[in-house]
Amino acid sequence: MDLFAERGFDQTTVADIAARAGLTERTFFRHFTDKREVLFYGGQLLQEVMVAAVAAAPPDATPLAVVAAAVGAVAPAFAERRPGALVRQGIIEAHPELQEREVGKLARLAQAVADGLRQRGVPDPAARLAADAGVAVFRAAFAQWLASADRDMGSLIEECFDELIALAEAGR
Amino acid sequence: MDLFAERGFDQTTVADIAARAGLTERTFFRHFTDKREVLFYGGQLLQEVMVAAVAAAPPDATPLAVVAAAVGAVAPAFAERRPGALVRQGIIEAHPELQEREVGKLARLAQAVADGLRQRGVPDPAARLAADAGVAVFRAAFAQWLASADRDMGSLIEECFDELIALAEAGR
DNA sequence: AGCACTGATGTCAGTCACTGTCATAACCTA
DNA sequence: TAGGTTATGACAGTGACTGACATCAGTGCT
Repeated sequence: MDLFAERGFDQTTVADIAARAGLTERTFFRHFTDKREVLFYGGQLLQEVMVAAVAAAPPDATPLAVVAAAVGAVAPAFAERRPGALVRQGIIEAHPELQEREVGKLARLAQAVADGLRQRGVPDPAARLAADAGVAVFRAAFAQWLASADRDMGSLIEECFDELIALAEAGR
Repeated sequence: MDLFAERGFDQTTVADIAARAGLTERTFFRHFTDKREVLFYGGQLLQEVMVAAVAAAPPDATPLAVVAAAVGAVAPAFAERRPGALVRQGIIEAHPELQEREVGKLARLAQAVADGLRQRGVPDPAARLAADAGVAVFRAAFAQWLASADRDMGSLIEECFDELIALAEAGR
């Protein structure tokens, strides 16, 4: 992360990273599947929390309510993390390949949530749509959270959910 | 595409592709930024059509209505394309790196649609949410279109939009 | 015809991400 | 202490991708 911030992503070779960490290039690739993966390490935790929340939601809950609970469940993990998240986002936004990885992770997350919904009996395409809607809300809330200082991720998520529902109710 | 279908994506080198095309490897990279890009050639057309539809929508249209019009505008492009789309999807689904590229393209598409909405005066986070919702509908409809023979992309998109609105109205 | 300009291609050398394989050292357990 | 497991190093190799320069066909101008 330090190296990426110092010289930029492509100006940093894996050999550089390994050297800075006092390891071999080969060892780096035993810990990270990818050079990009450095920036997304720990993202799996997000998915696990959300999937668990989907499974733990009350049986009679509406699909969107389940998804809202799942997205809300990850909000606490963002407290106090804004400074680090800002530099990370700065690096990602400067590199399309990194944005690809990011949305790829979110797509896998949506996939997992959709699977969880299907296990609760929600049929397609509703399961897929609800999961994708949840990820959309997460992305919108995350963007707001980065843009505005001192706003709570939890309340931003709630607001974005309300906004989405308002959009839908305005109809087409 | 033939080579990918024959031996698979990673078993096909760029040198193979260039040879089959009667060209040099270097020339390949002058036409495609990437080895993956072969599978996504022409995807920009989708984005152009949708952005144009966003700009062309009536001024008083609701954000979601604008997005629905935009997504609906690309439906005709799918007629008669199912056979090719099926082999393409088969290749993509077998390779996470290709799925990443696919969702990356969709993310850029959503970004462009959101920009179009903002130019129409739709504020954030509504613009972002509506655009992402549109992409979610597209994805769901596309999946159904691939799964079921002889269904029209246009009507699938409409159904998925209705489904999304129903989900939202069921509330949270 | 002769000339300049442009664009597409070839050639070649180079960098770097990533992988397979084997050796080695640290460690844990019976 | 012996034997197995795990983390690391060493090393060679593949293949995607890039930069620099040469070549050549076409096009317009004189």
